[in-house]
Amino acid sequence: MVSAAPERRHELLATAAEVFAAQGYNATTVRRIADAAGILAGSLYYHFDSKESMLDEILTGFLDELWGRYDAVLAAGLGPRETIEALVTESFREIDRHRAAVAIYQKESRQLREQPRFGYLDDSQQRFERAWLRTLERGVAAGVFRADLDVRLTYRFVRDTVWVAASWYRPGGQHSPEEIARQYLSMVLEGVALRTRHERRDTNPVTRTP
Amino acid sequence: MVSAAPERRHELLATAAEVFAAQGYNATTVRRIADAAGILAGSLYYHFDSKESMLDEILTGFLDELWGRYDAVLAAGLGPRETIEALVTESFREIDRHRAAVAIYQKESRQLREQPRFGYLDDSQQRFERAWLRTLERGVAAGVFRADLDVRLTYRFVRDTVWVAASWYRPGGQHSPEEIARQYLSMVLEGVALRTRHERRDTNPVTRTP
DNA sequence: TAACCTACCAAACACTTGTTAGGGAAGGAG
DNA sequence: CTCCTTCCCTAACAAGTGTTTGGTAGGTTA
Repeated sequence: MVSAAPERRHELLATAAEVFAAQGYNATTVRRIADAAGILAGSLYYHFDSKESMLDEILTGFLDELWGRYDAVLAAGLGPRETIEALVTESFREIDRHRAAVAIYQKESRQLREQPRFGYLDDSQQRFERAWLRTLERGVAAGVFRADLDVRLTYRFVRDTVWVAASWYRPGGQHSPEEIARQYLSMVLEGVALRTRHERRDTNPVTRTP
Repeated sequence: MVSAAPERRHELLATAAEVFAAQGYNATTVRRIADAAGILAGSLYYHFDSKESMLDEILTGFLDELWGRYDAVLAAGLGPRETIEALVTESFREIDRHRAAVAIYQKESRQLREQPRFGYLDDSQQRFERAWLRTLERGVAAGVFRADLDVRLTYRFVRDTVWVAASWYRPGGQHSPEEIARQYLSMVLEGVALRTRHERRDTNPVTRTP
């Protein structure tokens, strides 16, 4: 294993992520990854010291980038509705960029979480939950979101609707990430039922808690 | 392997489903299943002829029951909105009853679909998609659902939001399946954004295509 | 030229995997 | 009692698993 020459590492990680996402982590053999990369299984161990560390590197790379964008949104001081819109849009952009990593995270994180090595998945999920819950509660208090819904249920609802998209989304499809985000947000916020009369909606909260 | 005495089979399938759901199918060893059942690995092969056939039986059992309920709903001649509501409610009831099987289906069906043995997963998914798409289009034509949304995107949206609930739902929690279905439907249909003024909504479509 | 580094191969290692074969204990049926 | 069925155990098998070790072709540096 070597630390320099990060380009080849990156290539191999990309193909590994692709195979992991398609077959599942446990069902993927290192020989299968090596095949996809055009080398032999043992050669992978020149670059990485275990199959698990490949997975680790894929997930941390994804989460680091995601949190970079999330933190920027959360620090921007937007209103609740705008924060949700920005978070969802960033999420779909992340699915567009790191589809394989997102699919792996979606599929394996629940089991990996129990291993100490992947404890950061738990931390990330809790930060994630706090950020969303706080935003939703802020929106309820400001009168932007409905108060008659279980906030935690709403959180899971919004979170899941966003991330499961990684299971069917294919980059280069007919809809851009931004367009998908727009339609998803429209469904989540306004609902799929038709309004009897089109209604004005102000983006500024009616009341504001300081 | 024996065909009679279906009670023990059923017990073993239930524990197998639980382990499959928790660890993933490929990551689950037959020894792990046997441990959970309190017997040894080889003894499982008195009841079943392979690990794969256990999975098969779990999934077909789940799908058969699900389609029994779905067909009843689809044959009831309900309006589009009521059909969606009934389908979603039945889905959450199914998650309540067969949580493990649903979780397995959710996690493994995409990979299993490619094997000929599990081709029925494809058929089921296509029936599923047709039923939902038809109902949504019927609703759009009747003026019950919004016409400005991509119907296929809406379908995936509704489908995913329902079934991913299997990944966090635990029977005996504080919300009943019906209550979760009610809140989910409220979010999907009306949206999480607050209406500026509460609006009357008639359950009967404004216009009706015969 | 000589020494060195990078990226790989070839071959094996210890271990786990799903599965099978043969046997045996318990209990009901005749 | 004997026979038979049910349900499980013991012990092993072959194939596949992640990983290691030693070697080597080709380029770069001195």
